[in-house]
Amino acid sequence: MAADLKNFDTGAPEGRAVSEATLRRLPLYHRFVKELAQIGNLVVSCTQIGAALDLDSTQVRKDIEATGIVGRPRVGYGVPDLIAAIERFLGWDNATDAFLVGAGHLGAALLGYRRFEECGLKIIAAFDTDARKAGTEIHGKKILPLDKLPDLMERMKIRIAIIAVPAAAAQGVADLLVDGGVRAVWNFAPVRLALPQDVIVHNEDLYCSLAALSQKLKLAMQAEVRRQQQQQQDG
Amino acid sequence: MAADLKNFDTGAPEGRAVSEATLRRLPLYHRFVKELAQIGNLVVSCTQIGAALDLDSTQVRKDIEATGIVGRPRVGYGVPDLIAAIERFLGWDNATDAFLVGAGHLGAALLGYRRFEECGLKIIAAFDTDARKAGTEIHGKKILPLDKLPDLMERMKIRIAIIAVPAAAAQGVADLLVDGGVRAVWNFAPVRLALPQDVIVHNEDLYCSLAALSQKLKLAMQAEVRRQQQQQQDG
DNA sequence: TAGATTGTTAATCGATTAACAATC
DNA sequence: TAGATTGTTAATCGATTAACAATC
Repeated sequence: MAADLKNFDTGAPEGRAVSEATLRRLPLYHRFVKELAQIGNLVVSCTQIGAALDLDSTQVRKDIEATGIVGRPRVGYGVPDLIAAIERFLGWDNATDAFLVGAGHLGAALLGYRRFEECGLKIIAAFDTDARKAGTEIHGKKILPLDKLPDLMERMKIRIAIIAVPAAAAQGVADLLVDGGVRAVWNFAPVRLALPQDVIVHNEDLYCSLAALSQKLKLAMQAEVRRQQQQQQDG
Repeated sequence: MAADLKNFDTGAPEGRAVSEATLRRLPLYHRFVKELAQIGNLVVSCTQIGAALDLDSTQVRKDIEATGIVGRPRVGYGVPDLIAAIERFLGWDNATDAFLVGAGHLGAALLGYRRFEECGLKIIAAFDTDARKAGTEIHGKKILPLDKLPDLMERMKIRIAIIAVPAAAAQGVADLLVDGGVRAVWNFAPVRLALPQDVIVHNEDLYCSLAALSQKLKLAMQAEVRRQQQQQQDG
């Protein structure tokens, strides 16, 4: 059991907790710097990253600092070093096996994100209650009946799971996953799951995202109306 | 043109900008309170909402305050009033017609979110470059060839669009949408789009979300290893 | 009335931004 | 050297949390 976990212990000191905002920006830097690597750039500065992503360069530097990498004044960071540092910090340097539950359109879409494997997430199988789907494959990944999940989870020591089932089914799936010893859940169902405190959850609730967009659009439209009314008065 | 926009101008004073965090929590309250409405509850307090969603009741109150609703001490808020206040504040009270671009698995999944219409977003058509998809329907929504988008967008005065195409195609689609006069873009492609400043963008970048989950899992695993090593020393 | 809850103001906390020294 | 950039410390800003008066 301890041997099974040892590859998580890099011995490195970069285990500090860091703000969610920083964690969400690091993949942007990672992506941009990987593009630089492809065109052969060897170094990159925070100024450059900030300009490319329309972010303050000080913020970029603070974020990058969190990965523990040390740069060189006047030069910047080595491109391969920075890529490695971000990957190591995020835990993307060795992929964790994951199960996906729910092989509908959303589940199928998630199976199609090939880069997930480069980002520490290796989906090795998907599950669905629909017996007709069992045995088929999507994007080269096997779809299995849900009742095989408990046994397989135990045997394969799965620690991370993605829930892509309808809202009404999500809690039941979550319970199954908890029984199987899940440690982290990426939940795409629009419900708040009841889970033990030590299980990490990340909710991808599109209604919450939509709210932000909706309100901003509403404000913009109201402002536009006011502008037009002003013009009518003036004209 | 002005007449076309007038339903956005409610005349109400609830046009204040509010933090993204608040905007993302309001849909949770909305969902919970709608459930209460269904079982016939007439009033609800922040304490109750906070307990149900595992949030601080003061925070719930502050968020709800932003909607402009006035509650009654000792009682709480009227359930229908609160639902209406949240919907009005978010602009969910009258749905905006939207186009979806990209009818792959992800696009199909998004067409299946029936509740979007109750949340101010009415997807009226989807577009795809794949000629074989044109003319078909997914979840009752027509799939049209992408080259029809500019004309239709103009004619239907579409202001909001969802991008669900591969990363490489996203900027091209975005340009097309901007030409068509788009005001808000919900971008599911993992790229940062170059858009005019006055176009509202909301990026649903799963790699950014994954980073947060990955790092938390990594930290939890490291902590577990340390615990086990400690136990071995002790034992 | 007593007590729960809202509304509002103040305190705390943390993230972002600014300033500046160190370095190559 | 001059100047750009990192590393680090301080200032600012805003969100969360706490405190408390008002109210029914």
